[in-house]
Amino acid sequence: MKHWLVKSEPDVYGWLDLVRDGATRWDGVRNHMAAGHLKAMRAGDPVFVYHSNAGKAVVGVARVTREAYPDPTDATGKFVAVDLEPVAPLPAPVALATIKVDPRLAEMVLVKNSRLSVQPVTPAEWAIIEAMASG
DNA sequence: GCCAACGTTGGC
DNA sequence: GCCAACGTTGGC
Repeated sequence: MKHWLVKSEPDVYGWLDLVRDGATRWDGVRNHMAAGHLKAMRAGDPVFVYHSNAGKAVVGVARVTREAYPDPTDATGKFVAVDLEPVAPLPAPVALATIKVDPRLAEMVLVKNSRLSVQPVTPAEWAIIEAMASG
């Protein structure tokens, strides 16, 4: 089982929207590296939901419910989408600023390649962030 | 609002 | 196939 992180702008589609909807199609990804990560997702994989721009924090955990399939919003047929459902909000959001100052998280993709919208998260990184969220 | 980083596009 | 120009993302 692999761990992941997806980014979204809370003003556009945030954690609360996912909770309200109960499930969503994660589409619109138009970056090949990010698309590669979407294709590597397996049903049941846990996914951190990160709020970019307004927010800048990891706010919740979701789960992959449907593996990669052609993104209906992509006319070229090159890109894929997955389906996600919310699992639980983090007990407390973990801010990007908090992540950046922790030397154990210096290698996180979120820190090193902040523009990548779908990222792998190592088991160690996942555990550290969950611990931070629990205080 | 600015701008650095990055990916993509298009001329050659 | 290279690379300059451009657009977009996202932190600050």
